[in-house]
Amino acid sequence: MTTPDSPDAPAPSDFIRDIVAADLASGACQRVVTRFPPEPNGYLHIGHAKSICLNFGIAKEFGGVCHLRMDDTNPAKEDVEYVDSIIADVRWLIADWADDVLRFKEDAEPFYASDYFGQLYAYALTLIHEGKAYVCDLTAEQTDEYRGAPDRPGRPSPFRDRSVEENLHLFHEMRAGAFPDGARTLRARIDPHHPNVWLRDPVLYRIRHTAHHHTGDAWCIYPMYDYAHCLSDSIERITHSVCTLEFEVHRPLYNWLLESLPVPSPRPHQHEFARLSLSYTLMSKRKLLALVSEGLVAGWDDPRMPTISGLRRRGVTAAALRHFALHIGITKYNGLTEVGVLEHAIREDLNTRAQRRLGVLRPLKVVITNLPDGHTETVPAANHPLDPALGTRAVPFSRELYIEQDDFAEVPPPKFFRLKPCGEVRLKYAYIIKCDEVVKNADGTIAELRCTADLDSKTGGATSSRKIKGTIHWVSAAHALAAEVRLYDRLFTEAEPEAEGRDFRTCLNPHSLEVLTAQLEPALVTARPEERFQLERLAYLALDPTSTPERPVFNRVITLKDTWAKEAAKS
RNA sequence: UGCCUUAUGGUGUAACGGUAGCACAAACGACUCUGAAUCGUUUUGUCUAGGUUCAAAUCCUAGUAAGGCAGCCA
Repeated sequence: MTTPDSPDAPAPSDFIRDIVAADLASGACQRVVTRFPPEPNGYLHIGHAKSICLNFGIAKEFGGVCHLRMDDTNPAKEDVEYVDSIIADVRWLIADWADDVLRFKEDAEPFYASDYFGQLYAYALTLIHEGKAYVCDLTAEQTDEYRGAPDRPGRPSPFRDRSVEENLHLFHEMRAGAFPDGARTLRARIDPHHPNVWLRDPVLYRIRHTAHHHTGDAWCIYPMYDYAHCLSDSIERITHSVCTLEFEVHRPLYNWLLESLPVPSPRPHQHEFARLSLSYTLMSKRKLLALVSEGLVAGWDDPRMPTISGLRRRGVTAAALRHFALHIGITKYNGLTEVGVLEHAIREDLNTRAQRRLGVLRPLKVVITNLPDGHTETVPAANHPLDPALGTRAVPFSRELYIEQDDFAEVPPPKFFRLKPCGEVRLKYAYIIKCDEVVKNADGTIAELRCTADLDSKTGGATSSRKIKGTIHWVSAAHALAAEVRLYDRLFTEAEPEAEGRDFRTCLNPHSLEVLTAQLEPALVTARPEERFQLERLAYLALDPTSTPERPVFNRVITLKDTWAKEAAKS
């Protein structure tokens, strides 16, 4: 690897970092503590990566820490499988960048909101004592009905004025398992008529006789997000609780709870930013789950998925993802980021990181007729044009070669400067060849090209400096390593797969995966999983985890930019 | 006829009352043993209408448009 991880550049300022800086300057907080609080009900995706980079980045830049916390208050949806994948993804993303500010509990476990159930229960008792919460017997449907709608005021629950004693008694009974699921709830007593629906006596606890992945059978009542989240933040002494825009209308509730309870001071504050939307990409956990469960992709880590595990398997590095996250900025504007920005970040990272190799995706046989049968030699090839210190390797060259089908045209289009009948082209690191004859099969397809080489034109040779417009890649047929290469492309054909009420299933890209057997230079046999390679003139490759020495499998991370394809498309 | 939020080139962002800048994309050119990379040049922008001010993308008012909010999900 050439220039390894250049240190991640400092993030440009944004409105949240401005708030943090101001709070530190004013003494509103001494040391910044942020948190990344995923619910373990799915795999993390690139939108989460934005949030991770923000929260860990703030902690790092301001000398604080960031907690990884499972926001696990709904046992019906959560699972340890997700907990494990989340931990792995976060560790991978921040490795060698912010692992020094990642805070776990003492036992190297993440924080869990469910660890606070006891304390949350005690806080609920306090609320009841102060007349700020009550047990409500309304069914879910009735609760909806009483709550009204955004443009329609609510009505008070008939149970809103129960005595403190009765509420205490009923809440104890709820906790003891005296009632079936859904029979009762604990609700905050705020204002049934409030213009913000989240303040119309929101539900704090519901009854669920369901085992929890982390607390087992200890509880049959579970706190709601709004109740658990602000108090978990407080318990962990979070200073800045950063979340996405849809929680904006919940902030008054977040504040109400913290101001209604005897929590330590200073208390945490919530700040919201716009979630990431990427063109040609679906981002919601539900939709990603649908892709997986309907078999539209091969799994959560399918290299076409925008999940962190999918991007990792595809061959995208953590540094590239971080660089992307840094570049897109943090605002309150709900925009659509072009996927090209991600692709640029990936190429920029791989360009410095990946050693160069030769390989042919769609082989076309070439015979060098002025070389004797069985002729074999090796030519030196640079491992990295940007870093000569990486040296060269010996690439076998022989009389029979493969070149790329796209690099020959019997009837060349305008501005085509690759190989054509009677035309010359340079074989990278080797000779200049001239195409003398096109041999065809019975069906008219091209069987092979017969060419002559200018034997003095090798690097350093007498005619090596001849100006030849085209240079193409090649591989020696006898020495080539046959390997499976998986060509990935965008999953959708529409920039906004769900625009105008469209079902995303109707715009799946049928060519999002193409598997072919490529002929690669033999040096690629020793490829290791953490390595990345550039197939010169084609693409960046990474070894797939399913690869074996007997059956090498490479994933195309991304193509090189292809100006010629654009030019060719014009005509 | 509710509440909250947002609006700067094609896209994403910066400018904190004083020169509208950056990145991606696009176009053109140089260089090139990768039609890559690199380098250079260029195109395109403050939602609308009023107001305050010597001066407004920025402050005020009104409008328009977009997003979010009516789970015992998070």
